[in-house]
Amino acid sequence: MPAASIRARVRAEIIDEIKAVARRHLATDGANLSLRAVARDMGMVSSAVYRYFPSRDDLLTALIIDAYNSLGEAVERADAAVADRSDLGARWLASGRAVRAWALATPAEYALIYGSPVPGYAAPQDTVGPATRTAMVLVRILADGVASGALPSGDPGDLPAGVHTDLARLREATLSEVPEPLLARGTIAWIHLFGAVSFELFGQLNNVIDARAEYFDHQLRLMAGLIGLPAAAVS
Amino acid sequence: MPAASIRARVRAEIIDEIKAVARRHLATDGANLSLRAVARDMGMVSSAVYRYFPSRDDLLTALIIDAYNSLGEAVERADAAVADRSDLGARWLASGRAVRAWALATPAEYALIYGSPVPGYAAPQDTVGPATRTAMVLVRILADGVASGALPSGDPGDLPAGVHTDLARLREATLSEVPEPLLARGTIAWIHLFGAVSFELFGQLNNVIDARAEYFDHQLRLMAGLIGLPAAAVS
DNA sequence: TGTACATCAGTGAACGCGCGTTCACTGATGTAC
DNA sequence: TGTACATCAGTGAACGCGCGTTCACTGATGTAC
Repeated sequence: MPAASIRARVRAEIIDEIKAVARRHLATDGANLSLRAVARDMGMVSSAVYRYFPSRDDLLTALIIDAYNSLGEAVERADAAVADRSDLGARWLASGRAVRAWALATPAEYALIYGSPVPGYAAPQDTVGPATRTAMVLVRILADGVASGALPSGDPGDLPAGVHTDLARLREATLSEVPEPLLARGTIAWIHLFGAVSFELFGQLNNVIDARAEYFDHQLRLMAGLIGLPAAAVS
Repeated sequence: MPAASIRARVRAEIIDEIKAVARRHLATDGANLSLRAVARDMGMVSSAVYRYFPSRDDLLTALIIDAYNSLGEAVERADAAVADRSDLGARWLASGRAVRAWALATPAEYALIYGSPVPGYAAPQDTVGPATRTAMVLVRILADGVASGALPSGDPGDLPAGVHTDLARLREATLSEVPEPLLARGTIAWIHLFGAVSFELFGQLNNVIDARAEYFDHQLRLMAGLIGLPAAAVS
């Protein structure tokens, strides 16, 4: 058993190393990741990589799943670090900032999961779970606000019928008690959050906005207002 | 003279055809556009393309400039089609819908200009002008609202100092009279607009929102409220 | 109007490089008795 | 504890393909006199 698990542990380490090297390549080559280049950097012959990943796309899939989990964990941690759980504004701000910080720290991985789709690559089903992890943080913030009565549900009359249906499905899928109008505002703030990060990361703010952190925080605060979150103490 | 311009006209037509073929390839290959594949589709030998574009990157640049202009023109046209120029909400709605319609019709070109940056490609200065064309439509909507007194300028105290500086520079660059707090709300609505389109186009709405047009319009209306635009008659 | 020359578009071969994936193989590590 | 066998990681060569770019060339089209 200990012998067997030594082999297994070495194997796991090498898998991790391959992924780490691949992540480095992602930064320069984008999603046209080259198996051969990764193998070269590892001091392996290219065919040896096939002992660990059956194909280039499987390696890419592993990186995508890791990226979703890494972002999800960072955001979960940021939310959890807010001591006063009832301060929903602070939790939203912390979560949003965590998304941006993660994206700035690992731009290639951000582009991999939130940028333009990789041509010829179709994400398999395994990526769906990790992908929702980050969004669940926001859903929990909203759900807590509903439970405590701090968040107004809003007027369902404002919602187009089709959107109402979609959000009802989303509410059930997340097993949450967040009413549709609030869920609508939440998802829209969510979209804005990623829109703002993408705009910055993909260069659309160049020559326009220099005070990026301030501008981003300002947007988070506006979105907090849109959701109906009580204003957070800015820090 | 007419003879000379025949040669020039043929040349211009072939340049157009090369770009058209390249655009088709963009749809399947993304930004790793292959000169040789384009040449093949044109029935040319690959070196012949060099009579028209000095390198692959120059072809890419031409496509990017065309894409910005194509989008800009579509949005300008949509805004101009609103008969009542004082109905700012309708103009915003029309412009926003035009962005989405253009993106859905030509997703590869949208990804080229608003997706993840192409690895190893740095956009030259020529792309800056066309890039601002679309945004100027929104600036004019805001400026018209300021001129007519329909748009509140907002409280400058809300704006972080650095953002205020950036937006003052933007105001001067656009030669407009839009005060910074309003410009802030406008740019943020702008970012949301593209964030919403990217989310939809890049697959982030899959399995969540099916009523895409309704959801998008709903967002545009929320953003109109954020800017302070009078509610548009929904059509 | 006709001729000599210059310009230009397109060819085809080549350079030097990259890629993903397969396959038969060697040699080390682990397992069962 | 020692031996026979099975599993596994990694090798090296090969297949068949792609790419951007250069270069000397042919032949057609345009220009100047």
